[in-house]
Amino acid sequence: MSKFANVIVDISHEKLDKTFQYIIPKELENAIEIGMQVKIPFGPRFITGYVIETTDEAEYDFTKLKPIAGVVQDAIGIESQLISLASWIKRNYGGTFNQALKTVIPVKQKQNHIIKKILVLTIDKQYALEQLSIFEKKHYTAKARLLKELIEHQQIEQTIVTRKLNVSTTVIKGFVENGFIRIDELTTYRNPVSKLKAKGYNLVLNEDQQKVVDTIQQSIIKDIHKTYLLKGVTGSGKTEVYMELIDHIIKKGKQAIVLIPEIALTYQTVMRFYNRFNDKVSVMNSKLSPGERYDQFERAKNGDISIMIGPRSALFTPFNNLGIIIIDEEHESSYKNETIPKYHTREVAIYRAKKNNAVVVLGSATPSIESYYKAQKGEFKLVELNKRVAEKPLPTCEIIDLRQELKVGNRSILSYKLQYLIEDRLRKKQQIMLFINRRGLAGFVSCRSCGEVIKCPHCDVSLSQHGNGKLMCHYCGYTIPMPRVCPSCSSKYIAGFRAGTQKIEEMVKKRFPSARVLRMDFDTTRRKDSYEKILSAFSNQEADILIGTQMIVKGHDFPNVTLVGVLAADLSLNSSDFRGAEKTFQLLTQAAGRAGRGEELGNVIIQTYEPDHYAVKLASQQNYEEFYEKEISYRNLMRYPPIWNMLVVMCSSKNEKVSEKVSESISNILHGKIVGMENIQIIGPTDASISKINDTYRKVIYIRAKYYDNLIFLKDYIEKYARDNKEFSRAIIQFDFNPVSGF
DNA sequence: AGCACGCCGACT
DNA sequence: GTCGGCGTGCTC
Repeated sequence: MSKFANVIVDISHEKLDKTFQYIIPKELENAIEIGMQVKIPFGPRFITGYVIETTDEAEYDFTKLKPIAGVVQDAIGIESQLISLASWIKRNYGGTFNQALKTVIPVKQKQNHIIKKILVLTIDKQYALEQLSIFEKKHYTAKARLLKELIEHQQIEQTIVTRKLNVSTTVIKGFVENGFIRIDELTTYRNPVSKLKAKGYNLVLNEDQQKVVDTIQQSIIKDIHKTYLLKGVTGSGKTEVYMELIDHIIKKGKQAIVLIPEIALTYQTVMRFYNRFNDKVSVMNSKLSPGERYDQFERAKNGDISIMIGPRSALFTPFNNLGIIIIDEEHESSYKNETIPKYHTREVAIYRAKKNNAVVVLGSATPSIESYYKAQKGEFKLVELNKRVAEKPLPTCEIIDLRQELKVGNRSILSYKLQYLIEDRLRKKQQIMLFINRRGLAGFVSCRSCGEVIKCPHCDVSLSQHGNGKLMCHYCGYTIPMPRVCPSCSSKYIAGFRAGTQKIEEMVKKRFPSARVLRMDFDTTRRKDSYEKILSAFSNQEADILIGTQMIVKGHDFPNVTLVGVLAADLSLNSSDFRGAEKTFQLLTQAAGRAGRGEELGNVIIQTYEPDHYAVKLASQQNYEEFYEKEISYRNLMRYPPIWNMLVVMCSSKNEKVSEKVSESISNILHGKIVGMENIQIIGPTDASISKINDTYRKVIYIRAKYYDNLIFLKDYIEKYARDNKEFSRAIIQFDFNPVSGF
């Protein structure tokens, strides 16, 4: 039993955004748990706070510590649940407590924007003027300032009073006591989907779907926590299954969270849920203002809604009787948080569900290797939907060897076969999607004379060519006009190398002048709603060809698309990323799934320099199981996740020497620490794959271990060491467990 | 956030 | 001197 408790004070103010330590009295020793609400002495008074951590050592001057006064009994509320979730996140993924708390309760710091305190004058003008003259006579300057303003405006926001008028709360309190003013609190709620009109629905599940529902139903009926992996080919009707399960959950008086990658969170998707569940549904996305987000969470807490749909962060919706968490497209890398704490949504969801006896359903056509591995081991239960709804056949898929194309003299980015098929589809008035992998295709600029590549002065990456003749850094936004001559050798033979989406658009337009072409990438979707606009334009057949990156292959149905071309399939294969093959396989499978969603049969062309790579080959055959077998044996051989676990320790500093020194000493400390430990391995330090971003130098150390707990142990040790040793304070140390990208 | 402390101008 | 407004800083 721990002796001390770290408590966060239950007041929403930035100044109090830290923990205070208290002694746990003997009689409460067994009662104190993380997340629990407690009564504590705070200065001269008593307030309530939340226990976020318990320790055995005092981290503060022991003589100044006070004991916890008592626990607030009925407080197993949602706040407590979320705080203990934050605690778990901190433990498993590193970072500070505040960082963990902020990811779980994004509400706290923004609260004052929503609850507006308004001071209203409650005495008549005559009396007010009398008082004003008294204050002025007595030189009560602050009181006079405030009263004068109130006479003029009748009511003023408290923040304006304290900031602009420079009147402290002491004065305001005095006014309230004298009965001069009243404080009104203003709260506003908005529902982002309320504008939509529900159309109703009619739905009959097919046999396969019903079977899946029945299986998962068993856990729902018994209220037992279990994780299901729903593997369903594209177009097999996973969403209908989700909705049926949610329906059961709601009928039990419980709530549901549906997680969807931001990129697939479109109007159509939301509408499907809205049609069925009406205003029980709410949606979150990154476009909501912090205030609107807060509103949505408030509504969830009050029981106004029962279903929350959204990306990653919707997982923390404060439902207090959560029954199911659905993670659609569970293999998506966006489920990994890219800022500290670098948690994985899937893992946190499973933990939260376990605490609530809730069911988790992971859905994907191409499950992550992690999840499928767990399903194989029996940790998850695998359920499958193998047939496309209405029994539509899968498209035929052909691999084109680009080396062969070059041999027969085709220097175009489009193979002869693809060109032929495009012509054919244009003639038939059917639509075409051309997909390129952005990675490595950003279109950097180099000199053909001396080979110089134009790089960002702040980051260790090359600049990319953008529209209107500019070069831009994708990491820090640094932009320069396209130089006319090589900055190194002054040669004028300087040009963009390889093709980005823009370049391909130009080439396609040149080759097929009559075709109407739409392009979708980072540039064209920057404006709000433009993403939906482009997709709906294409879906209304206002264009024949859609060219784009990743984003065009994620979950959109275009029935008239009968040809999908993948222009360079292997670009994500040759990165340092151990997940390269997995990502390639997933992307190709998804892209292929876009063809032939309507009446007509579809064709898929995959162009590649590595036609024999198993990821490319098996994706073209839509053979997930064999891909999994190959991939898992590779991971096993290399001791990569999910067989072993991996921790990346990144050490960064504006000063290159500091990052080198600190990473060296961390490595040394680690080596000392693992003596006698088995199944563990330390690699590095080395440069991160991007060794400099925004003038910050980045070094990494990789630790591979069979057991996750060993990695947590090492993380805790480094964190503690960094706190206790000044030499480390000049560098930033962060952790990434089982990374998904960019290390 | 809310409370005590202490500074400084105004007055018995 | 002392009374009281008003800003400041601290709370384990």
